[in-house]
Amino acid sequence: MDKSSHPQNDKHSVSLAAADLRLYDTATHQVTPFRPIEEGRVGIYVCGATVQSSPHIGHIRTTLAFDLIRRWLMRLGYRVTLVRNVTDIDDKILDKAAAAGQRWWERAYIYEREFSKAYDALGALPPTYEPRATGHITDMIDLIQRIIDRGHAYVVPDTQGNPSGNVYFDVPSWPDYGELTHQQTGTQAADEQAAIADRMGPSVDAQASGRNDPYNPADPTEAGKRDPRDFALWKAPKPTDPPTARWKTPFGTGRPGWHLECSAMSHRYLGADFDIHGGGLDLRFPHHENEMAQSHAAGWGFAHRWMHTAWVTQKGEKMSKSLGNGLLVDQVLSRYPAWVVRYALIAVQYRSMLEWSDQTLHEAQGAYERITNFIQRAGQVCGGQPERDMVVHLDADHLPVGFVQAMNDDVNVSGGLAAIFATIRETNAVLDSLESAAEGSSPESRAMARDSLLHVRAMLDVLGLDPLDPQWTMPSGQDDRAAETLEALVEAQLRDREEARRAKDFVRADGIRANLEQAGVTIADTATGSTWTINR
RNA sequence: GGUGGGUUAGCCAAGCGGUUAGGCAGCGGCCUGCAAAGCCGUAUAGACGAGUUCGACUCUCGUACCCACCUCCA
Repeated sequence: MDKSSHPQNDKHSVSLAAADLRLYDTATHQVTPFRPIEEGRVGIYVCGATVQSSPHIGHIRTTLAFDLIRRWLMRLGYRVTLVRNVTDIDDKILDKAAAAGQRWWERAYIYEREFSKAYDALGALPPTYEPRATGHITDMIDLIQRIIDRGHAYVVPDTQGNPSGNVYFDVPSWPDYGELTHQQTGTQAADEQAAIADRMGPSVDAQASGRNDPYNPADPTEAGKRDPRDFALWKAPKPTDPPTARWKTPFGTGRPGWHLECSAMSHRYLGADFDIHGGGLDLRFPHHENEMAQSHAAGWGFAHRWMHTAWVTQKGEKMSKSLGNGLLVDQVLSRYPAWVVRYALIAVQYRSMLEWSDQTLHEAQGAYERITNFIQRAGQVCGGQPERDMVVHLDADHLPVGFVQAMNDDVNVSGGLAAIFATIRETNAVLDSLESAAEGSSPESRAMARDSLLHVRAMLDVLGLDPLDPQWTMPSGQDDRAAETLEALVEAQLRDREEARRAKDFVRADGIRANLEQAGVTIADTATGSTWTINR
């Protein structure tokens, strides 16, 4: 990392709790203490989307998992640099764009925007940098040259003996290959075994696409590979590749290999060594194994820790496009508020499979109501909400211990939520007593409730779920004046109902309540008066 | 076949070698004009077999079943 651009003289302090953070590392299969390379700073590279079609909730789960890790690191006092790339050129984009009559960059940009919209809607903080593969061709060329110079890659010549555009990583030259996943592939024995596995039972994806998958063709350009395990750093164009998808390089004309992109971009923004490399579980092999090999072969330390997120499943099986269409982000968001969807997607630790069903959403909806009821009630009893600034800046050392311990234990969200609900339950009991007690009779209890309210909102904010975060309270397109009008109308109804209740005219009172309910406004009577919320 | 992950009550999901996880749903109370919200109490666990131990859901070994990666994949 370029130290000159990161002056160390700022008085930014890391919390004491940061010393107890433990995270899993895919490479060692262990949860180990986290120590950043550079004191007070953390660099994270997460593999982003290949923007070839619309995002589904599985994509977003991974994004939110790393958003959570990032938010916790920030709460611990770290300055976090999070890089999430966009793969905006690859076989599928080229082929699907051609099939749809689009230019390939047009298609890539359409879906890049869809992903961005989904990330924003679900409250993922924008990455520090969001590089596109096509913007880093020169970095890739430099990296390839570096690997060639070190004797770990080779250019395949064409029939005239000129560079063909195909450059492969020379796996046999790199004895450490396999250090991330220990998978053997491409060897004769492994090929035979894979063939056996194929016969025994193809995967869902394989069933869906069949053996003639146009996006996974048997690649004729692979001639010239010296070893079956060798993988492409740079690819000669296929005859169908448009002229705009070809770049001239010293190794011939072509386009980047997928694995190489991430090695080049992570180095550009995070340097030769960085703290965490993340992505979905399916990227471990071959993508991350290959990244690791080529970056190490380039002489870089590369990622010091690997973290991978598990699947969103339905009935126990990995979500994929072939399973149905109810899982696109847009479709889920048309049925449930974004807060609820975010909750559902982060309520389980990132390494656990997340079973997605109506009950998942139903429970998340229930959590929303319990949490917002508490926040509203506590605010009412305590004479107002804490400033959002206080919520955001309450550091980890001032959060409830159970929450901190859970989050420090490899981001155990379930434990963190348990701590939140425990605080809510305890404080609700205090609120019960405060509401029934005489005014000003329990200053200690009131102070306790006020602290708890702040704690609950701060813990929720770590999860990106403070309901009073402008992210959730100011949905795009909401009209302030319409809201004022609505408030005036509802308040008038409530005054009528209160009058009826005093007169013991419960038929009229309940009628007003029923009408409001039908209009989507739920009434709750408390000791201090009736409150209302809009239920969507 | 290789490499990993998993199996906890009706459902989702944690920690822990002996002492309440938490949530949803259920049951019984309290509160309330009635609701809602909230609080209190409460039942149902640890795939199967063996071993270690005073004691195992938690450690060890084995068995069964499930899932994923090994091909583009979050």
